[in-house]
Amino acid sequence: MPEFTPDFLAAQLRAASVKVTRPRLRVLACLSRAASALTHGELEERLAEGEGGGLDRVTLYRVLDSLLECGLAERTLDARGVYRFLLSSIRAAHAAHAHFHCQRCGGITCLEQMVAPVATLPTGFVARQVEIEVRGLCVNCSPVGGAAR
Amino acid sequence: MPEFTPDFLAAQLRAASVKVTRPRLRVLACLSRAASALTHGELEERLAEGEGGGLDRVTLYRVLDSLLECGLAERTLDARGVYRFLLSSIRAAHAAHAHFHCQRCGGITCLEQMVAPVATLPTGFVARQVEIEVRGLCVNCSPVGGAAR
DNA sequence: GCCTGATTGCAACAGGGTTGCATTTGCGGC
DNA sequence: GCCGCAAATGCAACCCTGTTGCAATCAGGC
Repeated sequence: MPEFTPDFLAAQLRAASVKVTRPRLRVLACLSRAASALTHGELEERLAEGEGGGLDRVTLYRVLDSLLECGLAERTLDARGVYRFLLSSIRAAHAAHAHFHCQRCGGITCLEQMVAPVATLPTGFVARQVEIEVRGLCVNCSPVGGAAR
Repeated sequence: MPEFTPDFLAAQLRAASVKVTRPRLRVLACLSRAASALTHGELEERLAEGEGGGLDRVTLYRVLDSLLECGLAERTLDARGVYRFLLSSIRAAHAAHAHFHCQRCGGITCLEQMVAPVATLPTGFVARQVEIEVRGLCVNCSPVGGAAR
């Protein structure tokens, strides 16, 4: 896990040939502090609370676009069809294994022991990610597991 | 594969304790003819072309809701975050293998040869579905594959 | 310190999906 | 076959997520 000092973040931006701007630093810092992938809305909220005040909606989208484009961040869809953003360095640690999506509470659990198989694709197709999603009920929500209802 | 005559479809609705209405029959028929999961927009188009004329946008959403609720249909998210609807009976045939989600056009392609592994879960967890999603660009959207741009 | 292209902020828009409400319709009971 | 009522339909209006156009501002190479 790298150090997420402002200087480190600025260096990351420079290394990615992207201009170092205050909004980008703030978004990076926010993402680096997040425990999990955040939606645009969640980021907007957190930025509004932090010092420096709110960030324009559209600017936030474009900052995120630039982070995606330079490879520092990635996005996935959550169960509602909303994009969630996270740092590539964090995501990398989750790429190899499967995830359990609880259909009741929406929680996500890592299944480290379930590893993604190699994709076998028809010619012309290009794979970027392979994701195994197991859906069902987690410990807390299954009648077997514990606190049902 | 069951017979998709109007009578059969009506019987399915009755069996699911749902009123038999013209919109529901038309939507069911359309879904039963579809080769793959359709978006709301695609369904709307097809219904507008068929005899009986267009169906109200909202009505279509509510018809789909009722089909979801009674278990006749299911929905999944495509790579763009748009819902795609399909008959449960058809979906069952796709449960075992992986699917390719094109990140550009949202299209879904079956990867029959990629089979879902058995889920190994922590105790207390209950699995209902295991889904392997390969994301990337399909033949039509990848620069390698064909009609790029 | 200056210049220029990239970035920001604002306004307006687009698509997918939902809600409220009046009207119509399926269908069980008579 | 007719009646009544809950369920379903259609229309209008709305919300949320994400995008586009454009003028003003700023980063950073010179």
